Amino acid sequence: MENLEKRGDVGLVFSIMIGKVSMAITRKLYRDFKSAELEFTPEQWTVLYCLWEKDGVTQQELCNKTFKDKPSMTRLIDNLEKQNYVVRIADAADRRTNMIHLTRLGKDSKDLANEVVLKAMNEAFEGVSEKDYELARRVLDIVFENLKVSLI
Amino acid sequence: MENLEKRGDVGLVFSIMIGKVSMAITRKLYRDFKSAELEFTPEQWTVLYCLWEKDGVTQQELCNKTFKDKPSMTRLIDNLEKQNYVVRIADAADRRTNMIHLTRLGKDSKDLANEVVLKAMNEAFEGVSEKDYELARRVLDIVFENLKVSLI
DNA sequence: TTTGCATAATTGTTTAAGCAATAATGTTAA
DNA sequence: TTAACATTATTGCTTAAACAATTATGCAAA
Repeated sequence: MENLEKRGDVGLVFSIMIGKVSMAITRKLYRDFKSAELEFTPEQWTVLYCLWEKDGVTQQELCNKTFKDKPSMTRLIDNLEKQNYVVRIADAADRRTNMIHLTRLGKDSKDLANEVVLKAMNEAFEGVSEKDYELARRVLDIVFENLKVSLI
Repeated sequence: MENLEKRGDVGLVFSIMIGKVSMAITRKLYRDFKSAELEFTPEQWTVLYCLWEKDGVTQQELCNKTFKDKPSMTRLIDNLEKQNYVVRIADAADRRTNMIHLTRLGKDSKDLANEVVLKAMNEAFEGVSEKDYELARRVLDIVFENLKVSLI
């Protein structure tokens, strides 16, 4: 993107837009989870989503996958534990680490959550062609790669 | 986007990605403002950005433009006022409303802020063609339009 | 005019993110 | 072995968003 200057504040608008889109998706998911009587937030869902792929991991591993920092993860897991979706199990081998495990409730919520999110995404991308969808994804991938260093 | 189901959890990944990209941009701007000795956050900047276009507006008008709710705006303006970028001036005609005005400092920060944001956007979109950039924008526009109702 | 409804802004409470600092444990090299 | 450093997780503090409830003011219809 060599000539961004020429287009003046288009970039500004774009950055606002990404924030707005992200906010709108989060808010929709928040409400849709609630409607479906899933008692977790979209942020907590990103953690559960990782655990559904691979259960019994350290908090650090969840940080790496979700790009959240350690204090954020501590508090997300505090809440997920309070609401009985996960448990912290102290690791015998390395006593600094907790292994995070899904509870029965955590495991059983997977299918309904996927259903809710897929439905939400269908609504969000209504009117977007498959081709455009993939291209937008690739653009965001590049942007994230460019900015990833800022997250460390 | 008719056949999202067929692609399984691609939609999930996309929604996570938008959140990550948005977070990364916010964090980069946060740091870049700090480096440039601009004492406001990216969220506060979105408010200033509106005021640089049109000064002396109600909080409600700023809410509409930024898609933030009233309590959020109240607190953003609390902080902007503390840091001397804006002032609330009671409206004589309608005593329910405050007119928000830029201070000297608020006005003088515009050029530097624009410079910082443009530079950040250039770095973010490094390697993205103009065509792809525009298309990604359009896709996010559609998504936002689809979800806008959720914000009300 | 007064009653009822609408609008602008605020405050309280919860969840969440970022950064800084700390505690506890593990690892490595003198 | 011990001293220095690294890693895992936690707590404290600030900014921010969402939602609910409240206050103050304006407006419109009986």
